[in-house]
Amino acid sequence: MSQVAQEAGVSLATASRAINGSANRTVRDDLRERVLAAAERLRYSPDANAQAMARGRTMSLGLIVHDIADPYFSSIAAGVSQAAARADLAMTLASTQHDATLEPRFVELLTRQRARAIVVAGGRLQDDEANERMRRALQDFRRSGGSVALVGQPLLDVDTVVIANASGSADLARALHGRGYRRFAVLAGPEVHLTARDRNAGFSEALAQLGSPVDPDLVIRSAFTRDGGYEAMSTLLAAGTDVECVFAVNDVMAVGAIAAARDAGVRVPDDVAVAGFDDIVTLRDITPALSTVRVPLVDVGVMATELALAPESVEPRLVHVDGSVVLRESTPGRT
Amino acid sequence: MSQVAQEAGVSLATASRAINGSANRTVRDDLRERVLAAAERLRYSPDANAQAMARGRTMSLGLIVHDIADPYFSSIAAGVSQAAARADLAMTLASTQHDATLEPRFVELLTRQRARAIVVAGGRLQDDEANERMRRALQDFRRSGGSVALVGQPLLDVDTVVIANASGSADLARALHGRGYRRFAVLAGPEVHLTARDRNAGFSEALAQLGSPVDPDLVIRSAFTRDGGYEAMSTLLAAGTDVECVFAVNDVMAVGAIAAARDAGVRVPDDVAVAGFDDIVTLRDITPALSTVRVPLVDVGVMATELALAPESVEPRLVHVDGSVVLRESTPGRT
DNA sequence: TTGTACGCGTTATCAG
DNA sequence: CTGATAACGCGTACAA
Repeated sequence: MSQVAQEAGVSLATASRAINGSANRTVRDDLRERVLAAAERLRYSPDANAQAMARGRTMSLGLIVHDIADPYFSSIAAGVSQAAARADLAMTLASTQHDATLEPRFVELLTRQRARAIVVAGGRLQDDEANERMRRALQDFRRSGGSVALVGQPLLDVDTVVIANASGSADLARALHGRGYRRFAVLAGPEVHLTARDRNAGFSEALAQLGSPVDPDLVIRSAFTRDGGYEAMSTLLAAGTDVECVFAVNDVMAVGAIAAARDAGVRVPDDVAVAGFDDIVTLRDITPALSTVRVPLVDVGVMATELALAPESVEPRLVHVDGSVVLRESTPGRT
Repeated sequence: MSQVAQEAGVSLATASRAINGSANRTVRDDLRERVLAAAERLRYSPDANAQAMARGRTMSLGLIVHDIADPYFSSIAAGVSQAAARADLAMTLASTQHDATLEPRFVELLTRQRARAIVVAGGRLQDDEANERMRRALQDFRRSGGSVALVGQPLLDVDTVVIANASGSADLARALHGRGYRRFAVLAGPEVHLTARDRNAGFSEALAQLGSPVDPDLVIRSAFTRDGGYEAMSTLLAAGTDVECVFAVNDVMAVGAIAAARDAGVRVPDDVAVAGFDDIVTLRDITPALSTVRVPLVDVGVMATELALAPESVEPRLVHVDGSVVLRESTPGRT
């Protein structure tokens, strides 16, 4: 930049003000033009790191997800990316590949980068030690001047977008009950996974209230993934129990479950109905069309980003996002 | 950091060397321990921006994609993320939302950030002006010390991972021909989209060589998206032509096409067969299972990253990645 | 092995 | 409105 100043015949200060503006200083038009022309000629590119240091704040935002290849997270990432761009922030993306110990590590990384804000997506686990480590890492980040928003369970004392997992699956349960289903099974995901747990609990409790409690033997645990769904469904079918409707705690698992049914020669929905959760866009065209609970994931990403970027508040804020039941062919009405 | 030095009773230089190592300087063990303890006590966190400035290089890598919510790109992003993490680099993700004018903008952003390297994913368009702008932006970035790798067509004078689109779809054409199909239609995507064009061309040329040329009227143009596939298939079906097999130039379009067929009361594959390209993981469980050309997208992301990070070469390097035909139920053998 | 002092590129303060 | 100069936090020649 000193070269630019020299080329334009002005001081560094003036060049700086001409190029990157300044609070209430202004530059005479002819000088500004000269500087800009010189910058263009020299292909000058301001150094964001130096600006960050001088200004004391960066223009970047961090996003931490479990797995960016998972459509759930990539949808949220799309929302975050969009909102970040609108706020003129670059997005640093960290994907933990489901390794929870990496989460606080990434928070530390973003702390070193002096990111403006961090958005953490992905449900918490029931692991007090891990949560505590994460809480501390986030607190250190905030102490260093950054702000934070979470998508998931409001456990870490920060602003959180809370998806109504329990009430969404309760709504789904009632809708399915309304279609005449009585004997349910649940592909419940991992015991320690709080999102999975909330969805399972909401579903089961609603059914219990309706007088059709889920047989505990028909609550199958497995991974929160497509393969987990496949495996759990296989287990269920192998047991040979007579089930009318299977609820998988997310769409990806539901898809795995449908695949398992097909491979076992069991027809969906004729022999067994299947429902999921999330309404993943990429999966809207599967056959049979999947009944599910729609969660506006892109909006969730946007909201989380806006929450993180909003002026600090003393009390952690909570934003609740409801899901809406979408019934499709995978759970036809029983006649 | 000066506080840490003071707390430990050493100079700034010693503190720096103790904390972040140094080329061939070493620090006495007891001093190092004192410094590290002081750093811990004061919750010291090195400022990556300041380090970047002092060292003259950052620890971050940029990735530019068209749409992070698209499984094609999120798979590549997963690979890039993984390779970047292995190289101890943070990943800055930019999603253009299909706005080509944003691409060079993001390159400029990453230039300002002084990113080590940039990976650009997403096929080029036939738009000389846009390509030229992008080429210039990338050259400026390289002149500023960064390296670049592209996924797509080798048009921008930089290292490129080239996906064998033409030969992959030619292989697919031959395989489908071998299964007895003769009357084909192609959902060809946008005319200016080079990836779409290569796939269409490879497919059509192979068929022509086999003596079953595709009727030009049955090459339908539409967007490179699910909705584009739906629309093109609807058009095709409305025309009422008798087609045995439809090739959509990507899986997402193929899924749209299958949906359109279903909505039109046309059965897949009984009435018409459908094939795609990419073998998107999330779509492996759709019904009927989709015949396609498998592209190892995660690996492509890894390779592009490694290419970008490899020592500079004068000549742009090209890495070719082949796809492999996967025939499934959507294109059964004709008896 | 340790400490001193300068430079990295920019903004902000303060004096002209 | 403009210019000189001191920060910002760190790495590293150079000197001790």
